[in-house]
Amino acid sequence: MPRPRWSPTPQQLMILQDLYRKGLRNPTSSQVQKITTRLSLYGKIQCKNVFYWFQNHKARDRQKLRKELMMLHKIHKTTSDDDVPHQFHTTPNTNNTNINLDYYFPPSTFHTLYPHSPSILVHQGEGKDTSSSSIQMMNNMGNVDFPKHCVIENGMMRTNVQGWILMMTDMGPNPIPSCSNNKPLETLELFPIKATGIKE
Amino acid sequence: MPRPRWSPTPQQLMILQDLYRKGLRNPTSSQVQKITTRLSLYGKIQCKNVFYWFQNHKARDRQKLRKELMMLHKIHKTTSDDDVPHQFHTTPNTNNTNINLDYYFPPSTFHTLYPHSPSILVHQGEGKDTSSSSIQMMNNMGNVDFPKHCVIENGMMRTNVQGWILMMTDMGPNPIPSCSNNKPLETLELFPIKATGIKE
DNA sequence: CGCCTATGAATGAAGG
DNA sequence: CCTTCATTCATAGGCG
Repeated sequence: MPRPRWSPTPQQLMILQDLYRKGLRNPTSSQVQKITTRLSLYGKIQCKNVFYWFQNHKARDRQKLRKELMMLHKIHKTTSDDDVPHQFHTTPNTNNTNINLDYYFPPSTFHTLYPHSPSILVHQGEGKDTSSSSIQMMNNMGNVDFPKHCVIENGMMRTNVQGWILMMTDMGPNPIPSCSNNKPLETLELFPIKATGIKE
Repeated sequence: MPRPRWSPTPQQLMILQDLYRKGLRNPTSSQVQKITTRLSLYGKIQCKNVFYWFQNHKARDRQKLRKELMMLHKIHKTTSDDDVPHQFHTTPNTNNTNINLDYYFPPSTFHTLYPHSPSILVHQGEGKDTSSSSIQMMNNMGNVDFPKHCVIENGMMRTNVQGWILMMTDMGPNPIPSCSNNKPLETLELFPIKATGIKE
């Protein structure tokens, strides 16, 4: 019966990878259509397959890069596993509950691992501890929350991607209006304003 | 060359299972790291191993339950014996020792187990609601091919993503010059008639 | 040994 | 974009 889910043929994959290698990341819809048309020569395929492929590939590619970058930081910081002091005081917000691994995994003793039931930690709900994880996130943290590589103007943001207008409806605190430089924000991001991300 | 895949040591496995039993399903990145660090005491291990372990364990736990439930339905229906699109030849092992999916957790831990809870998805400086866009009903004409969250209207397509609205204007050459964000590659010819010597 | 199952790893497809 | 789920690929280990 029909394949429940698309799987790229070697030919298709090669083309996709080549496009990606050439720099294509967020294909416009017309680009997606063109690609789809082209790839359909090598097997059944839909636009959404192409769309998702780029999305996933980019995400997982970036994850890899972040991982590597973090490794460098790791070397620089030397064991940042227990650099977070327990912040049990000042915890008014009970929304953000978690299994406290600091507690679950005390620095040295194994005995204390199983003394109680669920080890719960309530910590401040600021930042973006969304209590979720993914392979894309699992190797990094300390990311700043606000948009990257984007320009804001008139309370809206957009890029000049051909055929697409990217508007930001979720305005963050960033008031930066400039839009003339090429990649200024990237350097800023290397130094997060606030050391968030690391929780617990 | 083929790097042998990770296999948990008994110690590691026990800890993982215990965490799972305690309700941990989608560990955050920092949780994954802590776990990894802890487990590394008992053998070589990487973050992704921990991540995949939880993903797989959860998925297969759920999968098993799903099959069982379906079995019950099967008994109840008796008609078409081939309406099941999956591979079900592997159902002998009913050694479901402790698949208590009806975990009961102290109220304070609930959100950890069900990360979809929106209360903990706090973004800094967030104020707008992106879903307020009035264009919802999909007038899906031709391009049913695209992902669902893409809505087409007036010859434009937009897709709602968190905090952003991506509008696609399929209008030939880009008339919008300002705010060059230096993303030239987005506009490259996808399938040039003649081999272009690498641009960009 | 070859088959089979359990499970680590990967990725397509969505949801938010 | 980020996170999660479902499905599939790949392989180590158990069995006849």
